[in-house]
Amino acid sequence: MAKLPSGSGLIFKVALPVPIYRLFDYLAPDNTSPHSVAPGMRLEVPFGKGKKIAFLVEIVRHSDLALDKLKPVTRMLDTQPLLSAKDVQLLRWVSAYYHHPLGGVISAAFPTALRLGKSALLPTQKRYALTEAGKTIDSLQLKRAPKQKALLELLQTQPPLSEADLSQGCVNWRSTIKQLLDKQLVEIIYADTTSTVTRLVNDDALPCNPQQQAAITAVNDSLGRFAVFLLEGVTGSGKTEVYMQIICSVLARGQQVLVLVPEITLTPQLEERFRRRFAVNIAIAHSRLTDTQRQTAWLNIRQGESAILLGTRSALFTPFKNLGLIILDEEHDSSFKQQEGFRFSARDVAVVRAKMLGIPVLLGSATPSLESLYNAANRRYTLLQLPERAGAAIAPILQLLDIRNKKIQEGLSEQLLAEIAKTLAKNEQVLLFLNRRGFAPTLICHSCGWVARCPRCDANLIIHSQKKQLRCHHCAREQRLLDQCPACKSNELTALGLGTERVENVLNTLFADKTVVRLDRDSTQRKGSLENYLAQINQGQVDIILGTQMLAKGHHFPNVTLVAILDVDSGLFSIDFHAAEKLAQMIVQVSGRAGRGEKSGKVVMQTRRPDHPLLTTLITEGYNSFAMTALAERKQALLPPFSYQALLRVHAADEEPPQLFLTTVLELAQSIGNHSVQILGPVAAPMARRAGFYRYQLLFQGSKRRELHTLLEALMPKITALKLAKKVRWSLDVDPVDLY
DNA sequence: AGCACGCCGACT
DNA sequence: GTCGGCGTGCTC
Repeated sequence: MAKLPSGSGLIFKVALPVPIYRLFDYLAPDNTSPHSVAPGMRLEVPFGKGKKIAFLVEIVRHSDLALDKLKPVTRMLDTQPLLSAKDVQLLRWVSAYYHHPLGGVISAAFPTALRLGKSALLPTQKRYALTEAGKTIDSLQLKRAPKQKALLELLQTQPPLSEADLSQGCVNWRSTIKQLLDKQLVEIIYADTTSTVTRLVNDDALPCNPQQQAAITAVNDSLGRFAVFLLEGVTGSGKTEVYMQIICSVLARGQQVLVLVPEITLTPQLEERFRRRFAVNIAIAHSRLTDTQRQTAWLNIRQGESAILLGTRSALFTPFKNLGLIILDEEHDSSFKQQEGFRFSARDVAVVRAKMLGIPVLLGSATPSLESLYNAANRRYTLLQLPERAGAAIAPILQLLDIRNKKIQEGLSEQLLAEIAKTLAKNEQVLLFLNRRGFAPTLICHSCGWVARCPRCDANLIIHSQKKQLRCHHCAREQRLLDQCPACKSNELTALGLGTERVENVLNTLFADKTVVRLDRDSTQRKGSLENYLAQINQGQVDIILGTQMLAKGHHFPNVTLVAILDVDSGLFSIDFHAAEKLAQMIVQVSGRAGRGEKSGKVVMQTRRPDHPLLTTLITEGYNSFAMTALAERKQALLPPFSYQALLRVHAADEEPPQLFLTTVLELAQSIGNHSVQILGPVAAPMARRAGFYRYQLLFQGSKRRELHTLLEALMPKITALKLAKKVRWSLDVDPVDLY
């Protein structure tokens, strides 16, 4: 008879950061009381050969495995759970919905150091305070030591300051404070986690128009219960002011706010406005911070030290002490969908999180996604509209420029050149948008027709003339620019098509006395260079701004009065059904850059399809009419949001295994048999070869979300068990936003 | 994901 | 005769 295991008799079900879809059972440490442990704690367990950091998910009394098969937990790492029960519930829901292993999902919620098992204590709250002598001394006694005098005066007007506070306000404060310490005018105090008293500064709240006020009231009235609001407001309609006044109400209730933005580059301007407005700690979370910075933000939010968390997609899972509102700005932006690994939608999960917590979510956009507009039409979301531009700003005029049979110089028609000249003559700025970087997208031999192709992708190499390179935009391929055709040895190689570099060159020639700035991934690679350019633009040192997609997002150029989209047609023809929506959003977003000040703006779109219904509807009737038309088309074709999709992608170095894998999966799915779910494929991915891999996909589509997920739930374990599954790289993308 | 076990080719 | 290739299977 085997000896009964000693200890508490409790079993821990834990999630491990491995790609395995199940939990593992361990024996709880001896003398574990059920009241001293809780899901959300980290612990160390023996796993295989080594040890791993695991996350406690469930505490139970029985295991399906024999007790002597279970290993004991090595040690507990936390005395308090780092995640609340609600957090764990959310992560479990996310794991099930996206069919991603729970350990991986939980890992994504933790900063690196905590994931690896480091201590979860904030660095000691060391603060500098005045001694009694320091409080009573006349600072003039230090007039021969001006730095000490200044610092002393600072402390006389402020509560005790932390090192972070001092670093913000002064340079080289360490030696100065040391002298004050020596004089016993200042002492160090170790404060407990002193919850900062929320001192709200709302004096500079801007006056609101009735629509803004209605939006603020609607959200304020629903604080403390679940509701989703879609705030639709064009650029300049004062969305941020609405956000800030609602945030103010949430803070006044003693609750925290999570603000998500799609891009890192959008955090500084919002952070700046928040800091000017709210005297609370604001935490920032995005991928360009150091691990330490991210961990500090994470812990500050968890402990309630910070009241606002401003971050990108990955900040969504941060545990809050008392979350009262989630704001997700630019909700239509596809960066809210993670595109690799754990493919979750921050927008959709934000709604689920809010529902679990019983709090409102505010989704904001000038160009809401079709899904959200559909939800608003269904009354699942409350639509709040801000139809006017706040203040004196005037909406721009949109205009199609038919360039069929027109003389074109490097992508610029004569009419457009005239518009540019006219605008520059008024000392106003011009913004040109071309969503293709590099010099030209094709290098072709005029003599024999040879085209420079990427050897590892189904794509052409792009000419980058400044670096004298040919580059593939889909893999890391880079080679020297050729001057002789490798096929026929002629010197007739020609650049075909248009990229930002090429347009920059022609602008520099045609407007030689003007300053042109090109903003694309290549010109802004150096850290801080984008900020530099933006500053130059806003100081009026730049006349013409030329750039790619990155111009469409958030940046304000008050003196720009002419915006031109050089090639709007390239977005009109795509196999992905999301393309029309994305193009319309892009057009409206780029338009939003024009005429923000008191000057009216003009948006010119060069097209060879001036009758295209997408363009005409958008221009004559506006984004919402376009959206209703597009939704009607989706309904007709039973595409999302009128159906639900999941895309199984697979790639491998050889061509056959992916096909064989998907054929097998198809058979498995058919054997499960659920006729309400259509399965389309297997088919080659739109770019069948990329970075040397052959790519194939299988699309699942169902009219009922529940049916689709029932099938996927049954299917996933069978896929995982396939031997073939280990020979290929595969992933499931639930609610895919791009089908590439 | 790691890591070991296991069964077939070129080396001291 | 052995070292080591990566296919296969397992981890509470």
